[in-house]
Amino acid sequence: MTNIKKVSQLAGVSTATVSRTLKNPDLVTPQTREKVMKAVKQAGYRPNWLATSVKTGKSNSIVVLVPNLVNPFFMRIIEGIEQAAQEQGFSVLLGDTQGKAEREHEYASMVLTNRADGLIQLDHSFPFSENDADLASSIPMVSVCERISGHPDYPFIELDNYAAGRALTHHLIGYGHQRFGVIAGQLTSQIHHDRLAGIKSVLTEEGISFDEDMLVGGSYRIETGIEGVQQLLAQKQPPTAVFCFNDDIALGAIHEIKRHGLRVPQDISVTGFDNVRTSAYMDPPLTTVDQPAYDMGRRAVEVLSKMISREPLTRTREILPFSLIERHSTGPLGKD
Amino acid sequence: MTNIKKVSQLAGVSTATVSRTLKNPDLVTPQTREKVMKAVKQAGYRPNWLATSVKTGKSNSIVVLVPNLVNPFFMRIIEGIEQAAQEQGFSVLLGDTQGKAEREHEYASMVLTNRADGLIQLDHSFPFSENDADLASSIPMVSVCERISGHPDYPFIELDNYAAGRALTHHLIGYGHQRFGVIAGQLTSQIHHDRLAGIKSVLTEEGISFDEDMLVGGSYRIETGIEGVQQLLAQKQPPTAVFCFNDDIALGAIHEIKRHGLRVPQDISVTGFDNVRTSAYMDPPLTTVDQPAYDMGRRAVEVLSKMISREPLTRTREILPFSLIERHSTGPLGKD
DNA sequence: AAGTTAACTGTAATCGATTACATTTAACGC
DNA sequence: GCGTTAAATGTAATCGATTACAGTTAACTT
Repeated sequence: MTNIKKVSQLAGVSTATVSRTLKNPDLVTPQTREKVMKAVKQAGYRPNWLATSVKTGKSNSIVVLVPNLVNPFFMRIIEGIEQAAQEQGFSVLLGDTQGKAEREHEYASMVLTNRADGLIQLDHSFPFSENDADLASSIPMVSVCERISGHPDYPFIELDNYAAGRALTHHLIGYGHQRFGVIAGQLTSQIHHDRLAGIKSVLTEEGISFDEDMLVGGSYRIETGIEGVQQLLAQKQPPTAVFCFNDDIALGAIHEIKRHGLRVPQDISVTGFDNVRTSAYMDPPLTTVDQPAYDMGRRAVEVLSKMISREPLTRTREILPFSLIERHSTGPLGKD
Repeated sequence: MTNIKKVSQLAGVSTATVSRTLKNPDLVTPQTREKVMKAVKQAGYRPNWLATSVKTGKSNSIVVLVPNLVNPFFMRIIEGIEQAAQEQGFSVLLGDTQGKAEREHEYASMVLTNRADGLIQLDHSFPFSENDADLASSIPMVSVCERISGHPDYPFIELDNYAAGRALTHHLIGYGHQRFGVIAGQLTSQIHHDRLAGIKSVLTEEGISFDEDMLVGGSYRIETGIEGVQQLLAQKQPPTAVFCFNDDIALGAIHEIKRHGLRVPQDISVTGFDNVRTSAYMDPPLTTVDQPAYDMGRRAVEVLSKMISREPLTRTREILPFSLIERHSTGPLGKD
């Protein structure tokens, strides 16, 4: 269509001058600048981004691998990513992996084909496969909310899940609870281990035992909360307080507890994780751990951006602070 | 790094042969094919996507303009878009507009600079500005869930909002309701007009009057539901049934109604719109209109894909069917 | 006024592919 | 065995920019 050549002819200058006028106006005299700009306007010229990119070797795009788009927590992170990326001149390619390694792999290879300059991983199942183990070190990538065990050089942004587990436990013990249940998401993930370890550490300190039967779950879905409660209530000694490892699980759990004719928190206390925007409007409003999702996204882009431009990183791992949001899904037992 | 030239040297053939082997294997003999593939593997060669794109003039990307990422309904649409795009070989660029015209404009211009081949609009504030009025016709774009008034040639995928409004109204009238309130989202949008017109048409048919004071709202947020209920309850004759124009508003509305010590649905019935995944687990479970969000996303890509490849469209406007999901946030008045 | 230098602009190579066209090789018919 | 045709491969132009290098012009020095 309208390419730089056409504009250069219209302005009566060389293509080099047009390019300079647009990218580095100081290099041309005001007169030619004006001439060129007039031609640009007249032709409705816009530089072809593909051509620029192929020449510079930078696509100025980053790809985000996310297991599930319909999760407000992830989306909040992505808002942060999007905003920061925009500010730094990157565009964001969406990679909905649906938790499938094959798709992760496909999206990750975008970096190898110059379609993207770097990658942000919100999923946790990297390395994608055995023979890609070297990928992690060769392409710019950052993991958010999940560090990758066995990949020591791989930067990540995450929460202090261990401390959050401890805080939640202290909170519930403060209400006098002694029997705890856990409904977890992905059991193989690092955050799961950290949170559970945090919980157990406090229980040990307080001399409270934790039966492994009290740990159920398997995915971060509402249905997991429902099934989890069913399993926990089927125990001989059901828990009086249940840790849910995200707010969706908590929503399902509370729903199912109420369906059993029990009350939250008078019969069972429930905690969530993430503090999604609906959690304050649940019935009862959910006690949960707030993660600074938006900032996590922003930080990830900042780190990734540095990796892409090969600037040295001051630190490759960042643990962000959480805050415990105490609402009304937790409380002392039995108190009407 | 490893470009096609290096591979061609390694294999002892020309770059043309390498290109053909990868793109059109039938054009080379099995022997050379083997030679080339071996060199490709050995060099770890992957074609530079930017170079391919600049040559073919196709970026194989589409950009999606979405006003708000933390909205499960939009995200469900985007899941459909992502899935269909992937199948058709497109990648999805995320354009979080935050409802700002300036950002919409910026993202839309990606199509003009060959960064994307087409655009899917989930927002409704197109045309972006006066002098871009011609944009709509010159670049491939599709609107989902909102048709653009005054742009007759602009394809869209949407719901039969008018009929949905009617269905909801019949449902509530069936429970004996006579005084209705509406908490709407964006008041200037076309879907708002359609839904409202549907509601009013039934009311007129049934001889029920609708006071414009009963229409409140302004945005698709939980807080709108809260404020909306406050305004409606402040009326001399508060409504006994409230239409909320999305599920988030309904969540806020129910929360606020309960906070006033009133019960849903015994004192006030509430309906939502969209059927987001949490709506079944609200307390009470929400009566709402299911939109086939995933399919809407898929259809949008199919239409856009045809526009991009300049195939003729069989029809430019598509009205998808809804279904009324009757749950427990609606019911007869007073019945305990 | 001639020489030196700086500022500006143009020419052409380049990025990494694809592909029209030219050339070589093989296959086949008679 | 030679001509015709088809198949395979190579050469080089091309996509639309950017930029090293060269060339031109202007400005300044003495």
